[in-house]
Amino acid sequence: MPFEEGWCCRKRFRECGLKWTQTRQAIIDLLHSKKGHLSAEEIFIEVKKLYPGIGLATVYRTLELLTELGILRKFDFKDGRARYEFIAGKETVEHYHLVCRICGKIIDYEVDLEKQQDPLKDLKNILTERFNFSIERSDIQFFGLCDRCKSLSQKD
Amino acid sequence: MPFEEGWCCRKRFRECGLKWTQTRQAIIDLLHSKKGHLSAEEIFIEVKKLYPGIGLATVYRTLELLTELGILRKFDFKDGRARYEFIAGKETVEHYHLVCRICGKIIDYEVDLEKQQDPLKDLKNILTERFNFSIERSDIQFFGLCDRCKSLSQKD
DNA sequence: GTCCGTGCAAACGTTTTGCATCACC
DNA sequence: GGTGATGCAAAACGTTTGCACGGAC
Repeated sequence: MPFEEGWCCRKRFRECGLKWTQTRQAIIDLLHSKKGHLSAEEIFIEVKKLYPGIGLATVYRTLELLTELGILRKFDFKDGRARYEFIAGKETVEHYHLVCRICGKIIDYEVDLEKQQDPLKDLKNILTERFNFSIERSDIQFFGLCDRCKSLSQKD
Repeated sequence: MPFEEGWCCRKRFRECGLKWTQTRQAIIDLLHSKKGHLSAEEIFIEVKKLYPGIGLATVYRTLELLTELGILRKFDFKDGRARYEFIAGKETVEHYHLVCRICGKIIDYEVDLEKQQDPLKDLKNILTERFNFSIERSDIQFFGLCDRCKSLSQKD
């Protein structure tokens, strides 16, 4: 069993009038088990190992579909390609990224707004009141130097 | 005089061994006066009115150069094209964007960290300590509904 | 059997690059 | 005059789309 198959949405698909297919499940399984930030190409290569016939277009179409369904989320780390993460069941979780500008390493930091206090509460309140803008989603990245690259650069 | 010509970096260019050219100055002037979030294509069209001979490649090369020099900053609002803003002289200013998911309107909110308190201070401290990560730059966008689109959608 | 999903290839839009020419220094 | 900047065209890149076939229901 190549991927952990813990997360099934066959029922959900049926309810939406969508067909459950092996490629769709394979993409979900991959992202659910990897918990990484994979690009379409990386997903394509990985799923191809199981289903050699799969096409890149199917991967893109599936990723778009799953993003619309709220199962995945699309991120942009400014390297010219979109990245996808499994987010279903984490609707109350806000997700920040630390991106190292040297090695590209991505560190995740999650805050569950149901359990923890929202670190951006004050800022969001200011923005909501000032502009009468309803914030639905935050997209927050911090760029800088990771632990390792910082100590390496200090040696020079 | 089509663009406000208040910001000159001829000297700065010389110091870096770069040549000062009319197209470069025109792009700087445009972004300095417009204060918007212009794409390369939009900049190209605008500068073409003054210098009809300019090529799109030059615009891209100039934008990259000015971004490296810290005169401009490149933003991504997820519409498939990069946008540029003039930021020179605003090194202590943090800049948040509110992007309306319906009309695409972009609202700017600036915080001068020298004069005002950093709204993200606590979060940044947590991240810095926890991961020993040096934050150099924040990239913060909020997506949602602007005032106008909110009231329009409530009528339906 | 009926659709929806798929693979393939071609198209797309933005951005980058190669190269000969041009203009700043 | 030398070197970096430019314009043009072509290429590159990630992504999307058209179309005929195949598989889920």
